[in-house]
Amino acid sequence: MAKKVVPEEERRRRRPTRQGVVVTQQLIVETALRMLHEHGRDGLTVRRLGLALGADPSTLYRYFRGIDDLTLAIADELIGRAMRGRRPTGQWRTDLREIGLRIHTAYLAHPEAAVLTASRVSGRANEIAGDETLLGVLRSTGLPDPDVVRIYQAFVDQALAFAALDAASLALPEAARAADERVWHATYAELPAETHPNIAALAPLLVARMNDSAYPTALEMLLDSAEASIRRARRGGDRADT
Amino acid sequence: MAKKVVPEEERRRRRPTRQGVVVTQQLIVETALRMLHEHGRDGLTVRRLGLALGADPSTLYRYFRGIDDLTLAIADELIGRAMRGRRPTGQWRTDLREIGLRIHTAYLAHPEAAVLTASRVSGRANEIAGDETLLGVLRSTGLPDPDVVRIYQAFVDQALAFAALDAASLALPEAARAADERVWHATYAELPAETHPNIAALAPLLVARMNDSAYPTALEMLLDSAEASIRRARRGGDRADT
DNA sequence: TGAGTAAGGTCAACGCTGTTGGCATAAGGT
DNA sequence: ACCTTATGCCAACAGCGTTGACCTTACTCA
Repeated sequence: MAKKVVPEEERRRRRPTRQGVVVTQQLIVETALRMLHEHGRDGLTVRRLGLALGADPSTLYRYFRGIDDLTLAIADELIGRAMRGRRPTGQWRTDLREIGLRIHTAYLAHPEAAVLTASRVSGRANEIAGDETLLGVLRSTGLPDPDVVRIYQAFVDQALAFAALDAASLALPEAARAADERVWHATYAELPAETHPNIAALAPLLVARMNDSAYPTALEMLLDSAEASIRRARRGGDRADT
Repeated sequence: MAKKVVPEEERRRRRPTRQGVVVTQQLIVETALRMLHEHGRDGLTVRRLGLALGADPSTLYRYFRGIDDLTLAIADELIGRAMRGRRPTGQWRTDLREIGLRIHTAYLAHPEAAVLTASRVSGRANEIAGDETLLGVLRSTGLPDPDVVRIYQAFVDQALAFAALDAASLALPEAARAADERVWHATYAELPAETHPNIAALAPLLVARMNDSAYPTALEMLLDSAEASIRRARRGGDRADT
């Protein structure tokens, strides 16, 4: 078997599989995303990937070191899709808001993949480009470097954290997702006011909001805070923080 | 095999296993937490759980419907540990801050378990009690119910989202965690200023902050926003939002 | 005190999984 | 046209969650 994976750029021989498919890293990643979509979070298996690809399962190991390596490639693909087609306005707040919402949207479009990848550092092209862009937007505000880094970190972690949390609910196996939702109607909505007065009083409102993400609100709050820091920096010169 | 799991309260016969262990749901949950700690996120297996418990693997199915049911029990245990020993001050902001940080801390103490459970709704005792407490704190501020629910949701989701994200990094298999960390030093810190000026300029600051959680900052921002809403509610009567 | 019941522990088996070593084949540089 | 070797394929391994049947023994009730 393969001692080493040949990098995509150095591949010369493109030998089709028995079923006539010419395999590439990109094709594997796209197939993996589709399988996660169709079969759920646990539905990405090497054997099924081979089947869907029209190749032997072990072929994967000619293109990735293993499942974890494939996972990092998927992570980078998600970031790439989030940033692709972006239209920067030059207004930092508008641009940051759009990036945050784009990340959230792109991840929720592939919830099973999002769960697998949100906490990973791929170090691949799309991730690096995204970070460079983000840091550029923040630096353009004139913030001192330590503040840029602080806000950058909060922004990225918040976007990824909410994306992962919201995706995790969507990505649950159907049985578990239905069970979790049933808890709201069967358990929370039925608690008696004597023992749980607060839940009982708010149950209808809680159930109604249940499926909405809190990310847009949290994002706006972060941008407010950033704006305050930027005002402070522009006014006070080298005063950095309170 | 068992057609149905007997609820813990109704258990009468406590028959020890061949190795003399008297099994309970609580014992299984504690053992599962310990195994996750010792063997990593993928280290909780039914067979290993049986071994650690001193019982046949299939014994689990006498106490839980399956791995997913056990997962929900673990989720509730984490919430219970987060809230246990809390000392309410009666000051809403202080109390909310403490609850948020306690959740974050309790989850990070068991990162592998946190990843499995952060997005689940257990509907069990500790979770319900925690929600009742939180809603009580928020209602004590005099906020109108819709604002209570809105802030409650943002607060809980943000706490769980950051807990899950931060836990996910800690819970990675050692090889993956080391690889992700190496990316920062080997990839980001080495990018040339010509192609990636922003990353190159900030690399030392980025690497230094790499291991710190952004949650405390985000939490304080959420509390700021809540405080503003409360002020507005107390002043304006029935004016709810901007 | 003794008998009957069924809770609960154990065993063996099923069809999955990721991964690997060895082998066959054909692509592409010369 | 040849030769090298990249690349696809096959078979096998250990370990996974789960299940059905079986057996043992704690508890109930007379």
